[in-house]
Amino acid sequence: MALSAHVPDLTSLELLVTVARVGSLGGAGREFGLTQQAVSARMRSAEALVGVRLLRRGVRGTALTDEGAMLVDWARGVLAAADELDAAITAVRGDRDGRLDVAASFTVAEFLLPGWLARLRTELGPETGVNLVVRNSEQVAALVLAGEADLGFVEGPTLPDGLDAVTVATDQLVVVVPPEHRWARRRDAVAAAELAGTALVTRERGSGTRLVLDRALDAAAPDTTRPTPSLELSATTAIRQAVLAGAGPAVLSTVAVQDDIETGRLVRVRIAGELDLRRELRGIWPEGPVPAGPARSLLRIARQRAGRNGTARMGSRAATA
Amino acid sequence: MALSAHVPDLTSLELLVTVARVGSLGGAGREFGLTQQAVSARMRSAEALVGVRLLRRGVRGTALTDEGAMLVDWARGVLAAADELDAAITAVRGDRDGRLDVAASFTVAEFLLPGWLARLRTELGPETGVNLVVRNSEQVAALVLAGEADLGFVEGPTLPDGLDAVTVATDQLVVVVPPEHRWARRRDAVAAAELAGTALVTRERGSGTRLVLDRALDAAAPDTTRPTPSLELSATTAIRQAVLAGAGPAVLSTVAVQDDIETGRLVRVRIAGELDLRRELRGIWPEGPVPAGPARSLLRIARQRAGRNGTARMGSRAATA
DNA sequence: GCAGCTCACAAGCCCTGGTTGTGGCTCGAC
DNA sequence: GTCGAGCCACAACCAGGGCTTGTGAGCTGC
Repeated sequence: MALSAHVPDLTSLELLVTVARVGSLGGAGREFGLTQQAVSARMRSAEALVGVRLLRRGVRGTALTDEGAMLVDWARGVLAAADELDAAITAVRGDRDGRLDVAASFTVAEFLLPGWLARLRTELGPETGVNLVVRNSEQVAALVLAGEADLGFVEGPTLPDGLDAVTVATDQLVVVVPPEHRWARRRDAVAAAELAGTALVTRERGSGTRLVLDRALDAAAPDTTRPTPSLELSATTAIRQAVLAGAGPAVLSTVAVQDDIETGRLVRVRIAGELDLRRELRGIWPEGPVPAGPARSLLRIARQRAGRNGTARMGSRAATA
Repeated sequence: MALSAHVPDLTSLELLVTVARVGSLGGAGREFGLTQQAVSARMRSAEALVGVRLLRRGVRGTALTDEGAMLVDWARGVLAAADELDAAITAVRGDRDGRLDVAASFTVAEFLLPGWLARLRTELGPETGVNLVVRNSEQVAALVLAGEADLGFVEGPTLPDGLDAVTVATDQLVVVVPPEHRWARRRDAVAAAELAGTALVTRERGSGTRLVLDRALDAAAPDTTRPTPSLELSATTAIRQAVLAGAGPAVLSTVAVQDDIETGRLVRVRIAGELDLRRELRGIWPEGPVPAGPARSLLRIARQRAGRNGTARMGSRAATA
């Protein structure tokens, strides 16, 4: 990471995009509740920061230079990500007495939901209050059953009675180790029984990830005694870091480690035999008709986007360590 | 767009991610060249901004809360985008006497190259100076031929002699109009001849987009007299905005307008008959062996990522107008 | 020629975000 | 038990960024 000192802050980027759209500094300022002078100064310092002339100031207004046009497009990408973050924050705050209460498992909340929420917001307008609660799949199901959430998103094969569900995406779990681990060098696949007999870093019981893992191992290596996990953590990120620190192999969602695999910080271990580590991400609601209103919109968005954008977006996430 | 006031600035996000990784405020501060107090204050104000407790401060260090873990993941997405922007800025600055001179067409530069450059940088380290020049396809080819660029990226079917090329991705052009346009309401497809006979907002001659369009129309409707374009602009963004403002239909890359189509700001018009508006995005270099060194790395990255990430990333771009 | 729009320059003010200095707390070593 | 080394928080101080208001200059069009 370590952003160089040439990247303007979010406000300046937003302002730049607005100037590009409106076509004048003063006009952009008016939209932002700023004076023309303030905008002018900000743009000037942004240009100084970037080191390239971005705007062609004329007496008729201000237009982008070629480089400016490029930058604006790139900036839009940053702002889009920030917008997702914003949607997520608003949901987590849950201040505006939200009409829509959503509960989601960690995996969904971490990697998919922000995009859905951002989209929901552009569709329904910013007034649509969404309250988001993040729990493991089991607890999410309980919340929806208890009526404390209108809509839930869970992973894993089982569901308590009293819930209806629709699959919104499919996720794949993979086994990863740090490059120093002996499995990283193996050219042959690791046997399912060997994996089953190894102490792993895992999510806690009750999480969808853990359940899928346990079932797959039970099915593929029923005779192997499973050791106790070397660590049980409740956050994907924490597991990822424990693995990076050498705590042992872990089984994680592809989307969570894709970038680490690409950059070589983690190595994906092939497993012999048919170990089914796919799992479905599902939207759930109390038994009965598909919910109406914003809940229905969110469900639709989830189904539309999950397949197309879900995993792909993750690929563009940058390095951390 | 219009980011709400709950989003911390990039530095705070970066700091938050670092705190999460390092596990202590002071430790993160050391990495940043800041005092523990400064980090503490920043995190406190970030929490106030977000409205949610993000960190669990203990005497042994500082760990993330559940909400914090979510936010950090989302923040990573923002930082990844910022990192791409950063890579692009560095390339456009072209200050550090770059060993690698790249020329790219607008389409490639706008939508694909930042990701490639960011990736290149994580692979080769930040010292790899890249100089980026953005021109239309014709000019890019000329630059590479003249030896002024080591590597070029162009779209469109033709190439001057003396260049070798490899296809890195395929792009699709689409016809778009604003929702008010009469074509937007048509349920039947527009005939190729009708499109050919309509004044469009287009890129200038010499651009790959324009060339593909002209050829496709000539092939599909050879007898139709083509009117002069209603506008000729050199930037995709400018065309997009002209169309939004009602200047007429335009033919643009899918990736450039995908989000507008999703949100309904623009409507995609179906064209009858076989109008082939696909085009290949190609990496080019002076005739001879595939270039070595960083140029080779960039080519590889482009081929790896283009198919997978290229268009998908665009889908997550947020609204503008 | 004036109204209306554009942008730029200058002076002043406030508050953000950094610093140093200090203190409280807990853990681990001796 | 005591001391040192971490960790964090609170307080006072200082500099500079970023905003405002006030002003001027240039082009366009009625």
